[in-house]
Formats: sequence, C-alpha cells, structure tokens
Amino acid sequence: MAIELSNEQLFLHVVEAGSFKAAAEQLGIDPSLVSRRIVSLEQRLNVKLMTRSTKRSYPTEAGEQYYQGLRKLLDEQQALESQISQTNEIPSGKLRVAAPHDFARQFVLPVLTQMNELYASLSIELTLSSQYEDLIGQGIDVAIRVGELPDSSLRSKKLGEVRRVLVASSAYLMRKGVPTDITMLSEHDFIFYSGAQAQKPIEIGAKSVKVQGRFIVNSVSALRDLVLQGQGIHLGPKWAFNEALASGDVVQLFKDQPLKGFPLHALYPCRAFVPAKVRVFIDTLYAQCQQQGLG
Amino acid sequence: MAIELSNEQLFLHVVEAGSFKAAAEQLGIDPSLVSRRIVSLEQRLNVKLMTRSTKRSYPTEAGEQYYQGLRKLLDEQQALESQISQTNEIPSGKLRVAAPHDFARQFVLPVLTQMNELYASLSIELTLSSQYEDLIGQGIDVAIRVGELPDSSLRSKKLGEVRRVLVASSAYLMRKGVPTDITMLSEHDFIFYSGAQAQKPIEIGAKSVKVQGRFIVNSVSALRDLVLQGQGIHLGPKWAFNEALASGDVVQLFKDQPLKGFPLHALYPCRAFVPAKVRVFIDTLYAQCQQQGLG
DNA sequence: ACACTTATTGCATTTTTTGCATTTAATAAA
DNA sequence: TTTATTAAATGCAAAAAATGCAATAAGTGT
Repeated sequence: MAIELSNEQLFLHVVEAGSFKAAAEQLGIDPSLVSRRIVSLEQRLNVKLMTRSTKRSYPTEAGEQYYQGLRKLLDEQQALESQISQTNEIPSGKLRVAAPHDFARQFVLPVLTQMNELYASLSIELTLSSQYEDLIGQGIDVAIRVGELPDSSLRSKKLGEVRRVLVASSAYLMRKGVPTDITMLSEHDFIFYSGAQAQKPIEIGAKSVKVQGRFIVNSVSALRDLVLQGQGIHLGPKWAFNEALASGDVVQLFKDQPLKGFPLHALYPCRAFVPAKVRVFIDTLYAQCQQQGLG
Repeated sequence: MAIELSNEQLFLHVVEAGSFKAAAEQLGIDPSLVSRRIVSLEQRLNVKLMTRSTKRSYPTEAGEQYYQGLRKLLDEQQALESQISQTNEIPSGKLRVAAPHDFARQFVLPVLTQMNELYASLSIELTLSSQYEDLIGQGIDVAIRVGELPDSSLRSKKLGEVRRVLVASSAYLMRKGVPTDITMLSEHDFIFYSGAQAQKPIEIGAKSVKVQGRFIVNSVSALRDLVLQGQGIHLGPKWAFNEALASGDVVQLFKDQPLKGFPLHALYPCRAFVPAKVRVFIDTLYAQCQQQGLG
C-alpha cells in the first residue's frame, strides 16, 4: 500500500499517536517504514526529533517545536488548497479548543459533539480551564474568552454578549429580605466568581454599590449551587440561571435595571488561511450563542 | 540527477521562472519532469494551475492564489526548520520589498545591495510606490511606511523617527526675506509633499501657522530640486536635506524650535516564523536607519 | 503557411519506496 | 541480575515511482 503522506505529515501522526508502531497501525503501514521516514526527516533537518523507547516515543525539545509549528503550517496549507480547488472544505485533523469550564459545558460541548458526528476524519481535544492566557501558540486552535480582550496578536470573533443577572434564592430573600433599593445591597451576603470582577463594586444603571461576601469560587456551576442553597446574592451570567429562574428556584433582582454584560470572543491564531475545522467551529458556535440568547 | 524539491516548491519555481523550460534549466532537470510534476500537482488539487503557452506560461487565477499562499507557507516552514535545526538561517528565496521612492533610494537600496552580495541564493524585488496600502498579502514580504500606522493585521517594527526640517534656499531667502517669527511664515511661498500633511497648518513648538503655496509634489527628490531652485519653503524630512544643508545651498529655518517628526515602520505579515530574509532585512535596515540619524 | 519554441507523451532505465523477516535495544517483571 | 516482552532498526528482495531521452504535439510570431 502506497503512502500518500509526506514525511512531515507522518511525523505529526507519530507525535500524536505516541509511538511509531501506533502510528503505523493507524495508517495501515509497516512500522519499519515509519522509522525510516522519521530518520530521513531527522537527517534532512540534522536534528533528532523523537526520543525512542519501548513503551512510548516522545518528541525531543526540537521535535516538540517542530510539531507545533508544522501542525499550524500544514493545516493552513490544507485550507489554502481547499480554497483554490473550490473543494468544499471538510473539517479534518485535530481541533483543539480551550474554554472556561462551565461555559464550555453549556455552549461548546454541543457544538463539538455535533461536529464530531458530522465529520468522520475530525478528532477533538477540549481543554477546560480558566487559565489559558497564552495557550494559543502552544497548539490550541481556538480559545474562548469571556470579558474584555487583552492585546495579543490573535484574531478574534465576537460571539456575543454575556448578559448578567443579580440573583438569589427565594429562601435567602425570605430570610434576609428583598432589597428594594440598590444601596440596600451592601447589607447582603454576596457570592463572587474569582478573578478581576470579584469583590468590585456592583454598578447598576448609574449607581454603584460596594458589596460584601465571603465566598469566592471559580466555577459557575458551583456558584449556582451556592445560590440555590441560599448562601447569598450573586452577580453572574444569565445563561447559567435561566433554568433556575424559570422554575422559580431563583429570583432575579432589579430586573428592569441595566447591568453591564461581558463580551464573548473566540480567539484564534492570525494566519492567512484559516483551516476549515476552525472556521466551521467558530461559525457553529456563533450560531449556537446567538440562538441561546447571547446576541 | 535527483530532484530534492517537492511538487509544491517546483511550482513556485515555475511561476517565478515564467516557463516550464526556464524552470527546468535553472534547476538542471528535464522539462518533461517539470511538466509531469505540475500535472501531478494539478491532479491532486483537481485544478488547473498554469496556462501553458509557447512563449510564457502563466499561472491561472487559482494558480496565482496558490502561489501567493504557498510562498508564504513554505518560507515560514523553512524558517521553522532553520530554527529547530539550529542552523544559522541564511536568507534565500525571493525577498519582496515595497517602499516609498525617495526613502528607498537612500536607505533601502544600500541594504538590499548589501544583502544581494552577501547571500547568493537570494533574489530581490523592490516595488517603489507611495500607494501600497494593501500590498502585503499580495506577495510583498516587507513594506516601509512613513507616518502613523493604520490598523491592519500586520506586524510592525519601528525603524526610527523621521525628523523634519523647515528649509529654503539662501537665494529664496535673499529675495523674500528671512522669517524671524513663526507667524511671518504665512507670507511665504510653500512647497508641499502630497498626502494628508499637504497644506495643513505647520506646528512649531506650541504655535501653529497656516501657510500657502502652489506646488504639491509626491516626490521628495523633486521637492528638493524645487527648494534648491528657490521656489519656496518646504517642510520635509531632514535626511533629504542633510547634504544641501551642509553645503550651504539650503538654510534651515527655526533650527532650535521643535518640529514634530514622523515615525518610520517596517510592516510585515503576521506569522509564527518570520523567514530569515525578512528578519535580516529589517534588522539591517534598522541598523542603517539608526546609523544615519533616524534614531 | 512556415519556422521556431515550448510543452507533452512513450518508453527504457534508474532510483526510491515499501513490506517481511530478523536483529537490536529498551523497559518491566521475576 | 536475569528474563520476558514490546518496540524500533536493519537487511534484503520485490514493487512502485521518478527520471531522462527521443519523439510528438501544440502554440507563437513572421
């Protein structure tokens, strides 16, 4: 069986498969061929790319660098070729997404599972994290970010606006009383999401009020649990509380007063040709966000 | 003789050589081989890349797109490989520079001739123009820009600051009188460079004065000729008048008053790995600018 | 229409690629 | 330390491809 891959593409497979043999099996070729071609690549570059061992073969430092760079370049080349050959580009290869945990569960996962079903030759790696500042450039294709954008040399597409709500459980309000004026908030127990916004004064309309609380948690779902348990008032993303609001478990305070929302962005590397997998993912996620009320 | 080029690289050669035969001769291979490999590439992409003819063969529209994209990607891959293999990267391939005419003659050309002598496998294409807004992305590797940067998705490196001087010939001043106060400038004949700055009030120190004139020219050297011929006062880049000032043909007015300069930038596409040819060019040009008093 | 140049095709040859069987090397268990 | 196990490298022969030469076809300019 002939091989239709270049040595460089084969190298990517080997790194991702974790061993020469695994790569050979996935591609239906002889392991010796994999070995020979990697050696040939190493000789051309005059650098050892893989550290061989029985259990697993790892890329060397140079190999890791080469892998990261090549993956982008070859993805981009594929995008270019799809474009010029007027082929409907089909997402393929490995799509690596980084997103905040709770947002991802609600918005990203459905998109990824849909893409997974739709495109047979696509594999997916989802990194859930709240700390992925500089993950791009380390192999992440798309990162989702809530809040103002930092500088960065990345491209961005605005997916929508995260509206925020001030919520508390009816049990809590029963116990502590319903604040009828914004200034009354300072007398209440607050629950904060960690990060820049935590413990900052809350701005509602033109007014600003300093609030207090003892819980700071970096998980939206954990915060929702705390709210439902009546631990206090929380200023959080509307999407996380839609259900609880509908069921009446949670009450929205100052419903008619405007609260500043957060912009929501997809960040991806700046390149001339954006691979289909990235484009389709962002487009689908955008549609998803619009549809679910993050317009 | 074996060929060490991929079909894609060969395609770049063919486009640049202008015909299959020329490419074959440059590479020391048979023209039939060139033909076959281009056909093979066309079949893989399912698109006709070249329009064949006897005298010259041109890329089709798809071919042109593919050429532009590939050139960048392969340059970048080469930069990546040089980096990981710790090879001192040697500038090679085609370096395409766009720069304003007169600035290029004084600053860019020396750098390019030096690079041309230093690097045997480098070829150079210099586009002299004052209108090259969006040339990058159309095959230009580096563009030089005087003045404030527009937005753009390009990377930039500040090369220096173009200091400006207010100059006139002694003959002109003899005839029209030497302005001793800034407000007196409004009574003089001015010569303008075309563009945004033309005919705008001149700001010297804290003062601003509206000036008049009938010449607007988009050439620094032509403007210098006009100044030398005593046609009027000109606010122009200092570097263009250094010689004339030293020889006394031209007199600098309000020498001790600060005049706002223009920033000078090199713009180049945003990519993960900047090819050696681009890096070396910018670095050398930077040194050149610093040395010639554009710090 | 003719001369001339370039691209393409047929074919024989050389070179490279590939898989199988085997050897070598490395890790893990006894 | 020895042994069992698994992966990577190597020798070799078969298969596939890449290549150059010579001949043909196609396009350009006179």
